[in-house]
Formats: sequence, C-alpha cells, structure tokens
Amino acid sequence: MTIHISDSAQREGFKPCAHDYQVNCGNCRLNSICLPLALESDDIAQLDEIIQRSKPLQKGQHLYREGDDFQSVFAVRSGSIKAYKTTDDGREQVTGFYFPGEILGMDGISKNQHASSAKALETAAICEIPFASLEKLSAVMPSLQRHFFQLMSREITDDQVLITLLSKNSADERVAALMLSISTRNARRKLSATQFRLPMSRVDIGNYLGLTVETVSRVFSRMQKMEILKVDNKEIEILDLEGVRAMANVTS
Amino acid sequence: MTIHISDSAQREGFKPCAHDYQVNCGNCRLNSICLPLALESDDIAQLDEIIQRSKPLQKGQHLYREGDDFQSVFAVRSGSIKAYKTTDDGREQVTGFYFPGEILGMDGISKNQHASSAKALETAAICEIPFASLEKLSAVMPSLQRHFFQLMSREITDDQVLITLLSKNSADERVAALMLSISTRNARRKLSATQFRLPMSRVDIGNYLGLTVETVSRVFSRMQKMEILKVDNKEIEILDLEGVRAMANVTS
DNA sequence: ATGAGGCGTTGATGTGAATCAACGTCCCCG
DNA sequence: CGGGGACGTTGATTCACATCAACGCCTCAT
Repeated sequence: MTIHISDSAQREGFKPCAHDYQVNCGNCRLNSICLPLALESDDIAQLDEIIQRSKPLQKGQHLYREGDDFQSVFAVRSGSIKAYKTTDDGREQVTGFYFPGEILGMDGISKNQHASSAKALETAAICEIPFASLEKLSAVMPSLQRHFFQLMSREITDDQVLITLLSKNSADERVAALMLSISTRNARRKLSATQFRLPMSRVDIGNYLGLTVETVSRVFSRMQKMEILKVDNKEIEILDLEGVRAMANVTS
Repeated sequence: MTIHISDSAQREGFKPCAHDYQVNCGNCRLNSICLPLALESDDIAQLDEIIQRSKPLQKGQHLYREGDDFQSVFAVRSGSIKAYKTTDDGREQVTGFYFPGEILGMDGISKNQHASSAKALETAAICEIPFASLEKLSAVMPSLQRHFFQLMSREITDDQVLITLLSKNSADERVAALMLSISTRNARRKLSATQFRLPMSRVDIGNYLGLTVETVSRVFSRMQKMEILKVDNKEIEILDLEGVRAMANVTS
C-alpha cells in the first residue's frame, strides 16, 4: 500500500515507523469516541488496514500546514493538537484544540489543501487516515460513510458554537465555557471532569477566545477569588461546577 | 417514493407540489455552483430523481427549525435564507446567509436533528435533497460522495473565516468583508459584483457580524462619506472596490 | 551563578463599540 | 386620514476589554 504523508509532516519527522506500537482500532481505548459506529469486527479490521500509526510528534512540531496538499485526516491518540489559521496581516487565529479520540484535518477536503495548520501542544501520537482510502472504504461501508458525514457535521456545529461564543459572550463567559468544554471532553475519556492540566498557553487560550492574554489571566484570577476554580499555572481544578456553569451562562 | 418534509416546514406550508416548475438539475442555471462535479448526464438524472422541488417559501417562513428531525439538506434555487441558532438566554445568533446555488442544513447530520433554524428572508424556491437517498446514491457515485464531503468541508472553512472575522477584526473590517463576500457570491451567479440589494435587515447583519444595529449603520454612513459605497436602504453600490478591500483589510 | 527570554500576573490608562435616547421614514391597518 | 409598529439613522454617554507598562518566576544556555 502506498503511503501518503503531507510535506510538512515529512519535513518535521512525522514518519510511518516499523516499530509496533501494539495499537489497533480494535483494542484502542478511544474507539468509542473515535469510531462510535456499529462496526463488525471485520469492518474494524478493514479500517485498521488503512490507518497509519507513526512515531509521536514532539511539542511544537507540525502535523500539517495551511496550504499543504491534503492527503489525510488525523486522529489524536495521545497528547493534544492546536489548529490555527494565519490571517492576511500575519496574525494567528486558533480554530480549535484537539484531544485524544478527536479527529482533525477535515477542513482540507474542500480545496484539496489544508485550510489551517496543526501543531502539537505536547508530545502527541497520531493516527493518519488517508482520505482516498477512506472514501473508497466508505462507498462499501455505509456505516463508515455515515460516521464521516457525522464527524464533519459535528465540526460544523462546534464551529457554530464558537461563533456564537465570540459574537455574544463576555470574557468571563468565554473562559468559563472553555473550561467546561475541556472538562466534558475529559470526562468522555473517563478522566477527571474537575482536575486537568491545560496543554495550551494563555496566549493560545486568548487567541482561541478572541481575548488578550491579560484578559484571560484576569478572568482566571477572578474565578479564583470567587472560589469556583483553582488555577496553578496550567493545573486547573474546578471547585464549583455549578458556579462555573453560572459564569458561562449555560443552562445544560 | 416517500416524501420527507420536516415538521416545521410542513407547519408553514413547504409542500411538494404537483405543479411542474420545469426545473431539473440538468437545465438549472445554478448547477455549476450547486453541483460542480463531472457528472454524467445519466448521473444527473439519478440525482434529479431524488430531489424534491416545491412551492416557494414566503418571506419569514421557516425551512426548518433547531431541534427538528433531520431528513434533508436544502439547496436555494431563488431568494435567500438566513440560518440562525437561539442561545441559552433566548438571543439569536445568525450563522449564515444562503443565496441561490448554495446548500444548507448539513449541520443537522451529526445529531440527526437540525442544529440551527432556517428562515426565508424573501420569497425563496428551494430544492430538498433527502439525506437518506443522498447517502445511498453517494455509495454508488464516487463523484457525488466526494462532492458532499467537499461541500461540508467548505462549510467548515467558511465558519473558520467567520470565527477569525469575529475574533480579530474591527466593525469596519467586518462590514466591509461581508459586502465583499456578497459581491463575490453575486459574481459567481453572473450578477453584478458592484450593485445588489441586501435581502437581510441591519439587525441580521449586526447579529451575524457580532455588532449592534447602530454600529452597522454607522459603518455604512462612514463608507458613504468615504465614497467607497453607496447605500440607499437595502440597495448597495460598491463605488470603489479597492477602497472596500482596503477597509476589509484583505490582500486578495 | 547569571542573565536572557518565554510565560504569566497585575495595575493604570485608553478606546471602540455598546448602550441609551431621540427622531425620521415607510408601510400597513383601522 | 391617522396612528402604531418595524426599521434605520444619528448623537451623547458608558463600559468592557485592549493597550501599555512593570514585574515575578521559570528554564536554559553560557
């Protein structure tokens, strides 16, 4: 089977490797997040076949860059990734953070070129899913086709949530909402919903939320003073989930 | 063939109708926008088969509402549609405007429920594409499958552009960028890139761009004073395209 | 050990857009 | 014909967040 890797990935050392990580979709702890489909184990084997695992990405390395040829979408197996676009005037807009079990790179399909860049926030293991193979397999596996339509749709609805957050909510609400989002996604991976380490810097948070570093920092301080959140550098503890929800102004 | 219509569409009068509008994908003036695929005429006939045309939606009527069962995606044939979400606290966030040839409703796939509402800004003719049929057809028509993946990906990249606009740009830049976007989309339909009528209200524009009506109005006034735009209520004329580009702060 | 550079926090000041308010226009309906 | 309501504009004031500035704490290279 031909192996496809994007240019920048190749540049920075994302290489398929012979080393057996003893991981496959069938035994992957994350498959309920990554592949929530009623796949026959036979189907999973086929999917496994096209997925390429590789040696981990180091902090700061790029998985792909805006403008790179689009060949694959990627699933995060461990670590975390930030996706971002560069604006006309050279500034950076963070468009998303991706944690284990989550899939990124789908924005590249439309123009056959990645529409954003993706960079490791910490050491990260990645599964590469060549899109051409995925398309072929989808045509014969209706549940896989459906799953990918759903994944892309999910990305759209997530973006709409961010649009609303940026357009309608205060700095307090935005930061609180991000904390809740990370908490929820942690819980989905059977990790603590109340204690976690933020892999991204304050700059990245501000950039994602349309705020300056200073504002993010002040919101954290305020939340500490209110005793709804404990912040120790990147270590976060949610002390009062209801309080954080109230600050985020969400009903759910 | 079974006919699927969403609940709210049914409530408000979106009904398939026997009247022959003498429209099909093969002869539709918009097909280069809506279906930019190398489809055999045979394929187009098959696609035509599943698409349902109906009597036009009147201004203010809903095509679907947030929470409705997801059955179909929709293509605009004439008129225009606004898509919006309702926030927890009851406010409205406009997530997009859709013009002839454009496709909406794909955000409903992920949860099998529409994630936003869609309402006619003026009388609008719509093609309904039942998603179940589309999925089946996609499995046997690779170019159609590819096309839909691309459409969804396009929606993602468009949302990312809006995210960046909301997060990084001033009121002037946002309004100018919207004018350019409408201008470009008009040109794609072989209409004037410099003169057009805005189908949406100032409230909708503000809501989409994360601004108040007053601010939108002031930006328009400013653009008039600068003589780069002529505004007469909803009638817009771009007097100086480069000037508008400069205001939007875009290089392209 | 040392100092430079990245990252985060806090305080003082400035500003762009929100808010509040008033008014004009258009259109529909009694 | 008149009035109520939706929509748009413009001006005065306020305010949330950006900006500017200073400083503390790491870490890492010399």
